[in-house]
Amino acid sequence: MRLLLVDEIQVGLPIVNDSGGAERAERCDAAANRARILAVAEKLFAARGVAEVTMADIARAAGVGQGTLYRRFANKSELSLALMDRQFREFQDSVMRQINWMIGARAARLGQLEWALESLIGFAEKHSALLCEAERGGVVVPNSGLQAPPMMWQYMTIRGLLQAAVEAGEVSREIDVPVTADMLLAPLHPSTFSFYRRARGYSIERINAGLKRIVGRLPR
Amino acid sequence: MRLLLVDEIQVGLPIVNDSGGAERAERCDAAANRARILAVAEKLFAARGVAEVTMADIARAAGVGQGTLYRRFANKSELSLALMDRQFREFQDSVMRQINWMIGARAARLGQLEWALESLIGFAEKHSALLCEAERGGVVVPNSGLQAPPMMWQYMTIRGLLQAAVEAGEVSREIDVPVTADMLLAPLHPSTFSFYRRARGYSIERINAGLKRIVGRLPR
DNA sequence: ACATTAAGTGGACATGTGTCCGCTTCGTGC
DNA sequence: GCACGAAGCGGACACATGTCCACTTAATGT
Repeated sequence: MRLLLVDEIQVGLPIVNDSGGAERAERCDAAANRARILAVAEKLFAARGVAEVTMADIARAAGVGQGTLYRRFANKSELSLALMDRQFREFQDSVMRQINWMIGARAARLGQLEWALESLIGFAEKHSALLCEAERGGVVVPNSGLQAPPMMWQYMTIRGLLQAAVEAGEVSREIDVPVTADMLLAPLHPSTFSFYRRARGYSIERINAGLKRIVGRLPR
Repeated sequence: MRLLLVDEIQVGLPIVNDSGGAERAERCDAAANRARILAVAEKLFAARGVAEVTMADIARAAGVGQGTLYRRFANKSELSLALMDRQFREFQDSVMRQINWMIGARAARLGQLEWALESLIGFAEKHSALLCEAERGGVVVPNSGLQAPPMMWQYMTIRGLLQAAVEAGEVSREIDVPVTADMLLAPLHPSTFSFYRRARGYSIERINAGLKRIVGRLPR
């Protein structure tokens, strides 16, 4: 997670968890195991679907004990998050770059917000299975997934853009920025989004248009 | 679930599951067990919190086998739903009555919609623990809770009011009514709402004001 | 090289959900 | 009253998550 300060907008998240430096490096056999686990998990998920693969399956297929598996990834949610990590970073980068470009082009703040939401929809669609698992959190601490870095980054980004729109005078100052940002993002929570797609049968386009309309109506 | 047709608005849900009449009535020992289970569950939930009570606990405390418990309620989600049943019906009634009254008083459709959302927020707050459990669905079929009657009723109600607002000319015909209704309701999904209250620390009033602002901006 | 030690390992175990199935009991028709 | 069949019963069982802990091993200092 990076902190990006462009113009007066603050988007993304400050670095915090990045080991104060006092921690010993991961042992190399451990690193090898981690890599093997991730590779095996990816294969199994692809072959049988995220929901149909158990932690025990993964441990067995990776040739490690369950204790080892759980030492690396506290639960399937964390493992899913780790599997998405690279792609999510690339996604983050591309969003940031695009926003920067739009700022340079003096695009309207609300236009940037709309574009960002559309991108998030794309990401939610592409990774819905893993994101659903990640959102769930562990069985012991359910629904902790909304606190995970990717979700928080999404929130900080949308909130930052909305705040910028307010400061640019495109949206009334009376608006409750944090709350509104959460509400714009609520339909994109993995399980909710998945419900729209599967149970309701909404197309990506309909979802995007619906959200866009709400955003488009925010200005006074 | 009732079907209520007032004016040209259709709110609520048609009766469908109500046993075509061919089914044999529940045996009275079974009915007694069901009642005992519900009473015991209510007591345990109140004493230790919904999340801290297991199905095995309930079976033991009710003096029945687990098989019996699961025969009555397929999972904790269903049990939670059953516990709310009475209160939810009363809530439904009061909402319907109020809407009827507002229609009589020729209140604006959007005003009715705002009022309904505020009521739903109140209900979500009061029963958040049970609703979260209900939303989750079983472990085997996760997130099936949004398909449960109470959630569906909420959706049909909000959608009906929004549709009425469109037909009354208060909101543009271009709007995608089903999608927008879902999006207005997304922040009230039990787990999302609970996240706002606990993790974000939003007050009821802020949530209500935020939603209200979005609804208030829908008109052309 | 070798001792030291924190990190790593793996499988047994504890707990929770949900299913299965042989036995029991209620309600009905005679 | 009685027999009979379906509904009900309950506990053993299958399977998943996540913890624990006695043993092993890789890295570091001398």
